[in-house]
Amino acid sequence: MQQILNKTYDPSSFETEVYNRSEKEFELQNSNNVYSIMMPPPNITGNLHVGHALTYTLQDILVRFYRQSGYNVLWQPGTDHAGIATQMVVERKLEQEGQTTLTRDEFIEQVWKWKQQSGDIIVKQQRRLGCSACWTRSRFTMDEGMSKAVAHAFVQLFKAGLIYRDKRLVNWDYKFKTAISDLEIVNKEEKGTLWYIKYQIADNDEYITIATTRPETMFGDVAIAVNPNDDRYKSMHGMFAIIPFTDRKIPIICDEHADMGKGTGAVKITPAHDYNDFIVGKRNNLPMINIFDENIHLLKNEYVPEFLAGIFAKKARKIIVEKLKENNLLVKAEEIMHSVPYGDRSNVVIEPFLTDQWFVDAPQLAKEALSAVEQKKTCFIPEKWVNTYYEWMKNIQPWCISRQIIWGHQIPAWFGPNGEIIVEETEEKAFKQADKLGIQHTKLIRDKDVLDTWFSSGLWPIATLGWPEKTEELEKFYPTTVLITGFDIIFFWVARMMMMCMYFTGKVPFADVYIHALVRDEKGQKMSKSKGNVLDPLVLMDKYGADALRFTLSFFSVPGCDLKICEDNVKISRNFITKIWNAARFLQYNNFIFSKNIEEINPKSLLCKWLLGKAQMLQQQINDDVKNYRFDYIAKDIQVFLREIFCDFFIECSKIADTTEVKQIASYVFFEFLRISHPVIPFVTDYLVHELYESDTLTTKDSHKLMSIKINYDEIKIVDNFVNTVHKIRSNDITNYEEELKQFPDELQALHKICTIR
RNA sequence: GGUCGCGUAGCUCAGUUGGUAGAGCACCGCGUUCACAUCGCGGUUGUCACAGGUUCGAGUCCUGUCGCGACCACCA
Repeated sequence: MQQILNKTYDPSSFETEVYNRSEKEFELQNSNNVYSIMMPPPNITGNLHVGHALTYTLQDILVRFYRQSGYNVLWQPGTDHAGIATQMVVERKLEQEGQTTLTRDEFIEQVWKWKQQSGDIIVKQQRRLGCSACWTRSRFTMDEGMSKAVAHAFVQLFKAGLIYRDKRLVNWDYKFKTAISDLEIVNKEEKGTLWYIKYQIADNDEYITIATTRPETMFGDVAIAVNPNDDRYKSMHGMFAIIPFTDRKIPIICDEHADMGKGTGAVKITPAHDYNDFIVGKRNNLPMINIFDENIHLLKNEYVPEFLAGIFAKKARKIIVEKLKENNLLVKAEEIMHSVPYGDRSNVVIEPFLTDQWFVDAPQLAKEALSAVEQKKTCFIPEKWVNTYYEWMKNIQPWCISRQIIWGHQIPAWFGPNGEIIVEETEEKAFKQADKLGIQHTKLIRDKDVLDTWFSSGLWPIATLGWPEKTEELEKFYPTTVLITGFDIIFFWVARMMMMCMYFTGKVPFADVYIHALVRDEKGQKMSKSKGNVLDPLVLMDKYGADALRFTLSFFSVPGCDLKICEDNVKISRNFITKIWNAARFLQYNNFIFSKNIEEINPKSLLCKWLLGKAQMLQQQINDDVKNYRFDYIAKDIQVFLREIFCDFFIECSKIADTTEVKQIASYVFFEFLRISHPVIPFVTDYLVHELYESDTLTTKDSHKLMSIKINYDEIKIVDNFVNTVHKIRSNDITNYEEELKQFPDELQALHKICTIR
């Protein structure tokens, strides 16, 4: 027996129950039509923020739609170990507990322990949002399978010469004492000082003045460069200058790098501490002199004056400037605005630092990844993002993948006593290889470094399907149908997946890449804790229901535009869902016959034919919207149908034309409406269907008849005209409206009261 | 410096081969005889940034200008 629905729509009273009831339906189905999405694995340190809510909602809409349409849907969930981010969190926690002297292995054990305790918080939050992923297949980027895949990939790339070890300048994060990639840097525009410093010319009383923002690097100088066409310095070519506070002489050389318009036109060359100087140094066969240690303290060596040895660079700068002033070597100090690189996690200034690191030959791997997009094997939606992708891929630099941290995939490389490098998937294989090469394997030392988090993320689409084994799943679900993600990780993740997956499989990892925008506040500002404009999806769901949040995010997902959302928007969506709720209550109160299966759908009345026709058109629209990734239209079409067609017109008419046919068709169409809306608002639709139609869930395939009903569009048009006329009569306050209605068939004329309903 | 995007009602934005300017919110008026005040009915609101051009016709296509934003690079 049906329960009468509560007077008010209260999502918190049923959302959990609905989710639990349908969860078993999220697993793989038997069907030859395959649809697959790799869920971007959130960091285990994460909490669901509104950006997550957006990306998961859009993905869930797609997978629910295709699951309903009978596809075998794989939505692959999982979590990311998030190297530095996680290590930071755990370090802080251990520090608070006073545990600071752990060994490497003990620390790793602590991270795993922490992961077990708090790593699935975000997964619970994903469920709260209604994510219908294949949870039983959930993976972690450090689980056994992923670790094997990562080691395998590393070894393969190494053997192909696409991973190599090199001494290069890298971005050095002195807080974490690790190299980081170019992408992990954020540049901040800041006030700075450009110091003009005099270097004395050797064997001469003259001086040459250079300008620098980083005087503390001067002890690593190996030359001063001037432009060959610069008349000011022609007389100095081939002479030597002396670095202040030292007696080291450096040559004055000619190089195009020196820009006559900048500074004094003479520039100090410090190859070990500046990217441009590194290139100039190589070009001119200059030595590289490192003067920093890993903490960016000045080294104690023959290059650094004794009074600065062991001092932190930033502090050394002040001392040097003072000392220059005292010695009358500072010509001037100019205030300038310049951008300074910071570590995105550590928030400390990043220094170019000369170290041995592992690199991926990204320029080589990028070739295939680039041409695949050019050939439209992978399409970006909106299309404008292909330019961003091209731009980056064409200018891609070697990717530094080694990190001097603890938490991550340890690099499968072993060093021999004489600098030999052995790269194998396991220690066992490495030892065997050592024996073969005549190296005493007991003397092998494994590289302590771990891989950049994104190295494993880049393998996510294939590794989760069992690669490097040739599994059935890989055959079936790869390449995946679409990747949904934000533009902020096109480079971090999308590009890396393209490169690595294509290299290992020869196939693109996804046919489409849908790029959504950022969620901002109603003024278009980025949400941040300090501004206090952060929307917490968990709070919103508690207040208005998960459906309301999902509907809002879908509604505002205009392609290529940022979403400007405030709490009121969610409230408005909740109000719309209330409208659905109340429509259901109306049907209930008026003893409508709840059946989703009508034996024969062949109504006689224009009104019913019209409603069926409109429902069919809704289905068609939604099909198109989903195909075109127009999530905004999906929400709008659902809203317009329910409000304007079903409630405002049809239900109002049904109060006048209260026939059995009307009741049958109304309840049938309402069911179809719930089915069609389900991907966006799964909770309320499942609940209503369960309560009213005694059907468990809308999650799985439903062989609906809607699209096979024959519709006479001339008849639809007649009723459309009638609807328009009614609106006209209402707004113009026409009293003798019967005259206006005479053009319509008797059935519609009989509904004349609709013109005066207020 | 390079790339891309945006400027339409007070606000947030739709406007898909060029053909009479739309929605929601806000605002104003009316309405609580039972689906719905978490609401209904109705109304007001625009030199479509500016200037040219193509066209019978431009919010839509082209060129330029101004304003805003994002990303990348450089940063002696």
